[in-house]
Amino acid sequence: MTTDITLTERKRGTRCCADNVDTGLSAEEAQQLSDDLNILAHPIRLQILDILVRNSEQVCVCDLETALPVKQPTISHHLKLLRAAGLIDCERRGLWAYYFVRREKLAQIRGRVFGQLDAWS
Amino acid sequence: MTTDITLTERKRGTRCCADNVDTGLSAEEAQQLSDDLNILAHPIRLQILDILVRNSEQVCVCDLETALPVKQPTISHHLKLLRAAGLIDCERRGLWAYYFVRREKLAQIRGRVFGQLDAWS
DNA sequence: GATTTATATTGACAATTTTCAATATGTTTG
DNA sequence: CAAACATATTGAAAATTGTCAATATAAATC
Repeated sequence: MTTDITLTERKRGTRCCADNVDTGLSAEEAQQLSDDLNILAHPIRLQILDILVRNSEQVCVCDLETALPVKQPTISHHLKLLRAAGLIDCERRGLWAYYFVRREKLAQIRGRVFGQLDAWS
Repeated sequence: MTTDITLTERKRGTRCCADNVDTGLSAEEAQQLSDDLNILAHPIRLQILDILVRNSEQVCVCDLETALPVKQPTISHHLKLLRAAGLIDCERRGLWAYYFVRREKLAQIRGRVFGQLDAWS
């Protein structure tokens, strides 16, 4: 004879399987990863990074202004965010500011992002 | 004798090296990648995905409610965003809604993110 | 030193995102 | 069918983000 199986397979009002859930990612890890993803998660910032990677040491703000569909203060703004995140830095030469990617920082972020996405595969 | 090199190495007022910049990532590609990153770029959504991956087919909303530091409507909201992005789906069993990750979609996003980050390495 | 130029900053506004109380919906049980 | 319950939706408020005109700053040239 068969055991009686209810449709729901679960008692009501029991807060379900509380403490039964396997939680791996801590709030701190989630925050760190979210920060990593957020600094990348904007089309203009992605294009800036891409241009910098492809033109090492040779890119000034007015080059970006030519290549991107936003005004100069907006570019400056995103450059500032990327710089605050440690992803890029710049060197002033004369009137111009030449920006470049800090590859070790990019690699670090890449490592954390890959680490999580790989763990999920 | 040496050629006269100015400090700036660049003519003023020429819009610098316009059209001289190697741009690889199109606006559309940047937007797509930005969407991919954005759906992941929130600590609660990352924790939800992590819990779902670790507890396939077994996670209902009240489990998430127990595991996460936000209220039920907030969880429902993030679940809706993840679902709209195609990253998760759910099945109703009785009173409960059991959520699960759509692995092929996660793999697709992972592929695009890895593709770009690898291209930059 | 006055002018021109490249970039940064400020300040304002608009858009988007995040959160949650309140409430609605739909299901199960008594 | 009424009560209890899990989840979804709505609507409002707060916080954050993105954009740009205007302006400031600093360097180079005349």
